[in-house]
Amino acid sequence: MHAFWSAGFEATSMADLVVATGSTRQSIYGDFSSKQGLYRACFELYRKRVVEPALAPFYADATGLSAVTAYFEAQISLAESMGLPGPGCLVGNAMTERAPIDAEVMTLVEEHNTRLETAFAKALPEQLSAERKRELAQFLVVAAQGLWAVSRVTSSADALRSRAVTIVGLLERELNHDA
Amino acid sequence: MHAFWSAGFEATSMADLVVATGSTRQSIYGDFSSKQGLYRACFELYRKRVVEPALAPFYADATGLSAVTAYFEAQISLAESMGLPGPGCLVGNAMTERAPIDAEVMTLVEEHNTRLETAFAKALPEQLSAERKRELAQFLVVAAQGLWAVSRVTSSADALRSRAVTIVGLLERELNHDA
DNA sequence: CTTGTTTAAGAACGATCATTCTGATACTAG
DNA sequence: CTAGTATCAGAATGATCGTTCTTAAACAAG
Repeated sequence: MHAFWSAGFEATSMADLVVATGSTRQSIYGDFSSKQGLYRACFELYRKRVVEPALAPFYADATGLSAVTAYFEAQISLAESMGLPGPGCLVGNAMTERAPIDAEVMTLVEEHNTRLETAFAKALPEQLSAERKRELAQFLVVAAQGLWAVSRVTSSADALRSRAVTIVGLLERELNHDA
Repeated sequence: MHAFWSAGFEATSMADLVVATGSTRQSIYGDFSSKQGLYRACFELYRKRVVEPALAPFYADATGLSAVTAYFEAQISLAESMGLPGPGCLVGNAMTERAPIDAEVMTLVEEHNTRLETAFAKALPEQLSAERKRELAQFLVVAAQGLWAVSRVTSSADALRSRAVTIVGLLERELNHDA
């Protein structure tokens, strides 16, 4: 998963994957049928191991914008711990590299984006219209993907944090105005 | 350029490039030395042909936020005319695919992001502090890159337009508050 | 110990890749 | 017309890719 995450699908060879997994070609093909199959399995694993934990707070009660802040901070410090400029988000990378040529990955990415949007929407105040909540949640999805993209060419975690603060700050001002 | 733009570096073969350019292998190697060289030349061409025209309005006098709106609209309708889900932004794609393994591309991407940031800053009101202008311009860079990333898995131009409207709307509210 | 089955390691295969080489054709100069 | 140069399509090259095959070691059951 980490190999695909940092280098992408094309730039990761089966030889790399054998080394990275500590497994054998035979076992990999036995379990996943193909490189594509392994990639998709890694995609699912990423959702379970990285995305879901980051989204869990949104499903707790009455979170508010602090959950959004926490999400950004969690992902940024994860990137920091993996070394910047970093691997970004596996899903974001897939969006650029794999989705256009692998329909199943495209579907997985869409599901991910919907799930992310739903989570973000939960952090927004109840009194907003469903329509407005959707717009703002979609905005956060775009902002998040932009941030992971930028994280691939940024060496300072604080630079990313500053951008995250701006994003949440803009949202906060919007919500204060409505209130 | 279009071949690299839509499919990326790895997934575009020299055979594809010979067809796409209508040239010959010999000429390509003569003029650009390598696939990398051609890619970098395409990167520069993209900046000149696609990015610069989109940024020109920012360098006209007294533009304001309408220049930001125009920028998003120009890029979205370009994506629409090329077919959605589309190729996104060549620079954005490079950020994910090439920059981490080609230092020169990394430099070119950084230059591009700086240039984009500078342009956005020009559209912001003079009375803002330089610091605040920088933050907001950097935010717009992130938002733009996020939008192009999402455009690779989005089939509706209006979905992109709605997100662009939200982005500019948030910025507008911020500026009104400061005023 | 003997069989049969699963695992390990890596050789082999066919395809494709970027890059270079080969001749033949087209063109320019005088 | 002739000689020299540039341009052409495509074959050759060597490397690497994903995938499969071969062979032998490890292990289980009886």
